[in-house]
Amino acid sequence: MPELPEVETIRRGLEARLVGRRIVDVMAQPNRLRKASPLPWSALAGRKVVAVTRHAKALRWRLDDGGCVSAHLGMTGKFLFAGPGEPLPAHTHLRLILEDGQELRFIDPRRFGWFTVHAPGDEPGDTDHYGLDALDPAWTAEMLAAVLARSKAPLKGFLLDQTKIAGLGNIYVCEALWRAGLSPRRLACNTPRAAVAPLLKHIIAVLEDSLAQGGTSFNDYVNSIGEPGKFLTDLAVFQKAGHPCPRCGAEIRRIVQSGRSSFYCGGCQR
DNA sequence: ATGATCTCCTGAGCGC
DNA sequence: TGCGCTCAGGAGATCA
Repeated sequence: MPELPEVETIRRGLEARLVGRRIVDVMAQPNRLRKASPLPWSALAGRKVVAVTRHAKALRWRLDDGGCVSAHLGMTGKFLFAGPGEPLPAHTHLRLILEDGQELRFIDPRRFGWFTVHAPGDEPGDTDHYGLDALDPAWTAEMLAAVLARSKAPLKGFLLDQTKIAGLGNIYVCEALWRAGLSPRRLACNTPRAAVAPLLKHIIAVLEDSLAQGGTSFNDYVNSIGEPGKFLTDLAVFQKAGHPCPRCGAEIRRIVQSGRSSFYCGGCQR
């Protein structure tokens, strides 16, 4: 389940290995992903990717003709570089053949991801509703306090809401709330003002810690050259129900909030 | 307008 | 062994 650190790791891999190289051929299955692409994937043939940017969990490729690609990995999406003749994994939707015969594959078993190709001037609006990226240096405690004050949702749902703060998923929301000592059940508007700056600090720290280790590999996440992330051993509460809290020793609990698992310590998260 | 719930989809894990 | 059930979740649609 790629979240911000995993997507940023992939962005860096694409920046290093895709940018500046021409796509000479496109081999695609019929698009069975969630979104239709305005231009067919085959329109990428002959194009060169000149930059790869990220907003929250969404990637944007800039093309040499002024067009772009918008990509989201959903739950199980992967970009993987492969050499010529390497076996094709199941659920490979798209293969972009590069000038040297290497190829970049888009693989997504659950098909929650998207990959759309846009003509010059057709800017995708698919992330327009997102809030500021969680790692955007423009964030201040004052801004976060203001957004929190307007929401009656539990902190868990608030932090998962991409329109409020963009890029967090279930793992990092659980971990950031644990670090901040805040219960996922507390209402956003009831967050003590003095707790807001530490919360923001912990959100940024948990993302940067994970990023430094190449992300978290919980199920099947790997970066664009097939390596897993190493943050897993640093998780304090996520999927640790029944284990003792590393801070206070109380038992980690699992509850369900709006259909999603929340893991937290009932002892030290208030 | 806001928050909660449902839906999409497949693979993994489990019980019988 | 193998079937069928449940669960996981990002984000958009829909409901209250």
